[in-house]
Amino acid sequence: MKKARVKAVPARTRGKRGPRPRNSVTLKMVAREAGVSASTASRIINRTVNVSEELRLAVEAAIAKFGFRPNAAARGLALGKTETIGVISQAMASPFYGEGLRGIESRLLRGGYAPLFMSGNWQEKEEVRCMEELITRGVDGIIMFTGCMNDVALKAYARKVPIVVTGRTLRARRLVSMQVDDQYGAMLAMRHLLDLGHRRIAFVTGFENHPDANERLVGYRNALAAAGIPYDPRLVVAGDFHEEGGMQAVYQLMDSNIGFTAMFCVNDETAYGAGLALFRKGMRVPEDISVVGFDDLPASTYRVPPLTSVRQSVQQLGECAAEAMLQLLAGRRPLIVLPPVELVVRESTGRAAG
Amino acid sequence: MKKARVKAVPARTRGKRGPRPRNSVTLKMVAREAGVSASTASRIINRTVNVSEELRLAVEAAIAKFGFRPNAAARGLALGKTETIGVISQAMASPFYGEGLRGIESRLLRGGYAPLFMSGNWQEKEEVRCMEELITRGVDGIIMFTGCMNDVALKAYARKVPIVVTGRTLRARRLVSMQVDDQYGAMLAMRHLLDLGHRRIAFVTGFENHPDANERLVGYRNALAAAGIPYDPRLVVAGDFHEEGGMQAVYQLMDSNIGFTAMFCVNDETAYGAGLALFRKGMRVPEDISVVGFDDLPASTYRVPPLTSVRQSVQQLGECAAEAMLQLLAGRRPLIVLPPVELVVRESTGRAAG
DNA sequence: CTGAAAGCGCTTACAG
DNA sequence: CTGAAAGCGCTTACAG
Repeated sequence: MKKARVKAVPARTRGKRGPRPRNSVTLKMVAREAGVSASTASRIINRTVNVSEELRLAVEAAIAKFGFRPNAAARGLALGKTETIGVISQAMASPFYGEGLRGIESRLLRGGYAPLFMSGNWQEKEEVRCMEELITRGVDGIIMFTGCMNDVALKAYARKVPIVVTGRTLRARRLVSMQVDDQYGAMLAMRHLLDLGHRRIAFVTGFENHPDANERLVGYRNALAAAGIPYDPRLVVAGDFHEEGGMQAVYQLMDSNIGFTAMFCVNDETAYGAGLALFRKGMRVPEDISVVGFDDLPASTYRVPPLTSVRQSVQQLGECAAEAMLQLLAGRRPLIVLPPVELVVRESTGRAAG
Repeated sequence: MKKARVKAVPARTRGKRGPRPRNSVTLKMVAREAGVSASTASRIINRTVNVSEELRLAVEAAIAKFGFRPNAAARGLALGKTETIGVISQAMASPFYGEGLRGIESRLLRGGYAPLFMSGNWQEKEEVRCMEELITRGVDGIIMFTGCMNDVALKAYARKVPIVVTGRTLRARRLVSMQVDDQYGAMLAMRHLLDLGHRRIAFVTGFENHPDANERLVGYRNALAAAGIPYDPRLVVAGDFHEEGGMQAVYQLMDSNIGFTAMFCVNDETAYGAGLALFRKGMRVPEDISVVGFDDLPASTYRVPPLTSVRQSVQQLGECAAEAMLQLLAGRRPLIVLPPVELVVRESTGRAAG
């Protein structure tokens, strides 16, 4: 009945028909060496069942002898999953994202998954390209480490693959979102400035309509209101989350001759740019103008002068996102609490000059 | 003869025995829809052969209709390659590596490969872990974006998988190395300082025995020699490639009371730290001390004051590394020329005070 | 040009 | 506890 199968004979020593040759050690070879079947070897490797101690030892010896590593593609095909998580960020080169990716990587690896990073470069179209590419590659889930893709599209993708997204709040099946408390962070920054006697405080925002920027602006306004200081829209200028935006903002502020003694920047990078522009204009920080950032990037500690900033541990945010993904994949509804934001006071802020 | 095969009947509508169900669209479904065999559909998709226009259209329509994406694991298994390249760097969060990874990513993606990033965190042991993990995942090649693993180990890995490594020079089969001209870069930096009248120039190095640091030190010494200035070992202090090392170096230099009017730092991050330490000590840059870095990270433009640095486009270095890998995989011996290093003069350097 | 079949290397339901 | 067999979804040598 089984006569057509001559597998026992060294089947592909000379290429029958089949495929191109491989060089790697296979499970079957290991099994043969250990004197067990491939099934058993597989089960031992995956700790999928209890076997007698001697078999386990034999298999382990064979594995060591051949330096066997299970073929990931074959496992992926058989199991229907790749143990790989796609991670979309905006720019790996940015200090902000770099920190976060590091957190994601370390948590994922500990959980037995590997991250597949791609960057969207702040463009919705690119993000879509990343999504498609990652899904095609068969990732088991996707972490979107902030992004500009619209909520609807994101929810649609969540139907194909589990998603965790940071920087926005969104509810959907197989989708978990997490957002740091931007408003509260902004309040902390403003309260600090207010306590130092500042009354004319500028705010440099990010791209318009970016959720983080919006939230921080709300915090800015609320703090002002709480202090009984009228909101002056001329003190709010647009930036771009980067140094360049911070520089331009300062120039615009100084050119339009609105008095101000402090500035709260939507993020640290913006504050760096503002710092340079202030320097060029001959203003001293903090003697003439106090500056506060947001994110507390590692580099902020080494700025001249060191930057006061609202700390949100981007690395921890990354870890939390990865943790959420792991739970999602395990079929649990993730319950993640983000570490609270806090203010780190350094030397870029001082008492109001005026 | 073939009676045991009842494939024509909807084989797995109710789970026979076999595996867990899948939901995705398969090639076979597409083929059936288009009225061709899976073989033909495969060939059309992979442009592996010419087929009649109508069949192509039919298949394309079916693909579009079902939203078919080839299963990456299955392709990988059949083809014996994953179209994924492992990338080992030291720390994604670092601005230096971030830049480079970005270059790698963009070039690889254009070439049809996706990068799988891992970071070694400056530890040989971790790098080995990354290597193992990547090989296990079946990457088609590995780019080591500088690393501390010893040459011998690296060569050994090159026998299992094609490797391109930056930051050192090494010859082996299936291994290509590329190194920027550190000596020349250091010469440029020193010549600039020398031209400004500096005679007492400190050098802050990196980890001891790191190839980049060594090369730059050689450049430093050669430049001194060429200018007829005796080498003073007390002016050379150890750093760690990070801000902290730069700070400590300045403290050490000032405490030991060796006179100096300029410092050349092994990289920009070191220069940032030095800048802060100088600030704390009440020294002005460049009025009292001139500072030059190496790498010209994007952030250097926005330092206060903007940093003079030796520019090596890390992003381009990344692109070159990826390009080399692509050629290696195509079976060609890569011939890559790195963009030359150049000095970017900004405001952290000025005429010697003394 | 096109299809049937074998094979990639693993996992697991089934049957001892 | 263990093995034989089927199946994951694709590619390609072989044979028209």
